[in-house]
Amino acid sequence: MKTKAQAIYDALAANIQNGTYKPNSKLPSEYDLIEQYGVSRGTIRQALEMLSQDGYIQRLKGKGSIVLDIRKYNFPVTGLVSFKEVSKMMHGDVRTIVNELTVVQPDDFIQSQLDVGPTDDVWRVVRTREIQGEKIILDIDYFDRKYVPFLTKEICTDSIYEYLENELHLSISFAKKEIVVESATDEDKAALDLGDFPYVVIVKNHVYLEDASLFEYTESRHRPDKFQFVDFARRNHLNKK
Amino acid sequence: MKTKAQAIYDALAANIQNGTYKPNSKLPSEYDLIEQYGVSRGTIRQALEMLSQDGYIQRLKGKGSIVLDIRKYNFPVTGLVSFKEVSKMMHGDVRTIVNELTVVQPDDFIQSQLDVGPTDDVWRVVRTREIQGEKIILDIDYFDRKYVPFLTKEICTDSIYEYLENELHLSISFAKKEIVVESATDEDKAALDLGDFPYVVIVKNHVYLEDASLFEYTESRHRPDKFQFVDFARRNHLNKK
DNA sequence: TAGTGGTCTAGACCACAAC
DNA sequence: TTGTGGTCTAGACCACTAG
Repeated sequence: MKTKAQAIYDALAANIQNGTYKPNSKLPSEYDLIEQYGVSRGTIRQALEMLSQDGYIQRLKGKGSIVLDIRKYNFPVTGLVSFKEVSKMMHGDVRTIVNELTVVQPDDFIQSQLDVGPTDDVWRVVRTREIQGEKIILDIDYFDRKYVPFLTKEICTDSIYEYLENELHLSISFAKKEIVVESATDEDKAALDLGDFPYVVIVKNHVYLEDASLFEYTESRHRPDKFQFVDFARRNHLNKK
Repeated sequence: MKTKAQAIYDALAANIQNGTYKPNSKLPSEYDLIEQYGVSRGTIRQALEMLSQDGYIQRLKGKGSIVLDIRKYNFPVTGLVSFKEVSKMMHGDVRTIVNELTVVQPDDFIQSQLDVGPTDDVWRVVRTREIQGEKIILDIDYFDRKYVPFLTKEICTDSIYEYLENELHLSISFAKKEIVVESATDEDKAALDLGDFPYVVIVKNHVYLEDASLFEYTESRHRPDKFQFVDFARRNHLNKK
């Protein structure tokens, strides 16, 4: 069951995306929205706060909420999005090839990244992402088997995240994300169409569940010329010192 | 004047950072905090929500708020942070060299990026960032002169953002951020100690003020081996479709 | 002055976790 | 059963914007 605030968020976001509310125009005032949706002010404000966080609107004291031009950043790879979710937004054919699907004993590096012991079982999943016929991305995932007991090649070809959320009902909550550039390994060179690029751009993720337990470490290794990361950032409590 | 919620956020964040509240332990419950700070539940919840957004805590229904291990991601370059703010967190000497400070008529590219006409004045600021004796980052900034009428070499050497916020009282609010890899230009090669790297990692930013007006376009061009971007991301309304 | 969003309060009911 | 966070309500006062 969706909350009232979430339903209002969805309705307003849809109206911004389909052009009912145009960029640089104003949203109805909070008191207008209260009448329109028949809820209290707190509920309206919760929905508006979510829209603000996601870059849909800017709220101005004394004036109102104005609609931002969301088309200007049309590929938000921000936050936690699976490759399937991203590829749906892209046109052009994308294909996933599963190179490896094994249960391994973690080496020292994986033990430290995934916070497991040497005798714990860990899934290692290696997948190549092919975009318009070129092998562009090499995804290497490690899952703590304590949380993901079972995996198949079919699941990995489709979408692991969809399986985890819809079948296992794991609730993915947050991640620590790091982007660096490193020399391509032999594995990169073998699996990707790197051409002359001696480097790969790596997005490293530590992914946590709702109860703050670490369940996945993943490296997404990209051919540099095709790499793009887009983000919407608000100046927040942290950088305000 | 700080709000009550912001003051409580600051106090709790400080206590998490100095170890009074340890990672994986629980914060006092909302009702405890109500008594402790003598405020209403809404105010406490606003502070806890900010802590959650910034990766300090994870809130669990029926249990409480547990403290996350913030040391695990000790260099959050997330959001909107100036080079001076970042370099303060780093040890090791950092130095800024101002290569260029001019008012220019924007070319087509800058006109489109900064949303100005061909006759509008635009500041062009080019700065090299030297870290431990090596020229690692080339920052190229364009400011709409409508918002920034006056700039000096001293301001650019110190911190433009500090000047904008403290002297001009401009309120920087949000940015659209993009990270890509491109071939190094002649300007990159001349200004940076690139060694054999034929590429640079570029962080492109469109920066907006509180009233949603675009006032700055900036490119931060990094030597690949020294580039690092760290982020804390929550799975949010957007990626939940 | 009227309208807007920002902050804060007090109270209610719910779902979930732990005992 | 008790305590926790999640949602929602109704009302108040404030600061800022605009006419």
